[in-house]
Amino acid sequence: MAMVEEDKLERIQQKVEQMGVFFERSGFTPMTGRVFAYLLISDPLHQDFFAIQEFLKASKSTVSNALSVLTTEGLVDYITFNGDRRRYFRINTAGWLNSLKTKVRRVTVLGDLLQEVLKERNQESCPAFNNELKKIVFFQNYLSKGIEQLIVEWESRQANT
Amino acid sequence: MAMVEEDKLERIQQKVEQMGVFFERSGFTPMTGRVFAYLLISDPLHQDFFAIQEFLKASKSTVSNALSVLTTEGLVDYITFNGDRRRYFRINTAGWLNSLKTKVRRVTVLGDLLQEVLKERNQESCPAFNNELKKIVFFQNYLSKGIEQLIVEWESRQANT
DNA sequence: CTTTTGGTTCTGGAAAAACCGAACCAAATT
DNA sequence: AATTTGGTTCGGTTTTTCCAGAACCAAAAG
Repeated sequence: MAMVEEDKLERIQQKVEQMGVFFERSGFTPMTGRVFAYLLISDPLHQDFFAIQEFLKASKSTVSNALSVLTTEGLVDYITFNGDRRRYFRINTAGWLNSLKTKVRRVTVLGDLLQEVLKERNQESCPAFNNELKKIVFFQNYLSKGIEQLIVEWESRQANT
Repeated sequence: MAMVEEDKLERIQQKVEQMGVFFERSGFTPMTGRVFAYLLISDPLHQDFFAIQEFLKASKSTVSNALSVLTTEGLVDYITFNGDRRRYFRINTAGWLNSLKTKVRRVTVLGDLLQEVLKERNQESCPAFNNELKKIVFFQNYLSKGIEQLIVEWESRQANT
């Protein structure tokens, strides 16, 4: 019955908005976030340019740009079909996983910066704070090593299944 | 010799800028990022309002706002001295650690959203992708549980030293 | 070789974010 | 009680971000 289908569309739209703001908060533009969210929930999951544009009611240029950043980040790729010129864009789960990993590894960057700060700071002038700082650096290192280890374990577990 | 001191100032300024963009990229405004960076490297590490303003060459309002977001986020607090009306702002290492933890825990939010997506998706129509999605949800959960565990261990290790 | 299709790139404008200066305020000082 | 000090809050300006529309382009179709 049509009623149910409309409900579903509405639910999906809401979810796309909701997930959209999540991705927005992690660094994408609103539209890029929504495109990613839509590809995540759309059925089938490969959607052509026009379908995306239609669903999000956005301009061609905006959709094009969104797709281009998503593909260059490796989060999205596309497939094609024989005798059909269109590209069908879809989530690239492997690439997404990769980007998650590198994002998590960003923890180490801060650690490196703080190391440099410690090198710069006058060691004698304020030992108490320097120790606090060292503690944080240590925590950073501890975390990043631990996370790295988690990832390694997960990958090896994936490998033999 | 003055030469050396000037070099040092310049190095510190550079470092503040550099760390500033790091903090900016993790959600703060440029100035807020720089204030945090400056408090991290300044010596002594408690600095009054005017010193911060002077170093960053920013307006009072901007510095005030930056300090207010940093303090409400718990990253910065201030101390006072007898017979001195000024507040001396400084990094709150404990609070910073806390905010790092909650940030790391944000990983789970995405997991929850994806769970909902999975619930919404037609299970029959594309099992292969749904499995990929499940894999990512699983990875998320795996990571967040693992990180949580790392933090717990770290805390217990801190407790008995 | 002209037209259509499936996009991409290049403006320009609207909206939002970041910052500044001035007005303001409470507590301390004169 | 008037002034100074140490900030905070308010309004406006600049800068940046985001998006739309049009021009553009290459490949395919007619």
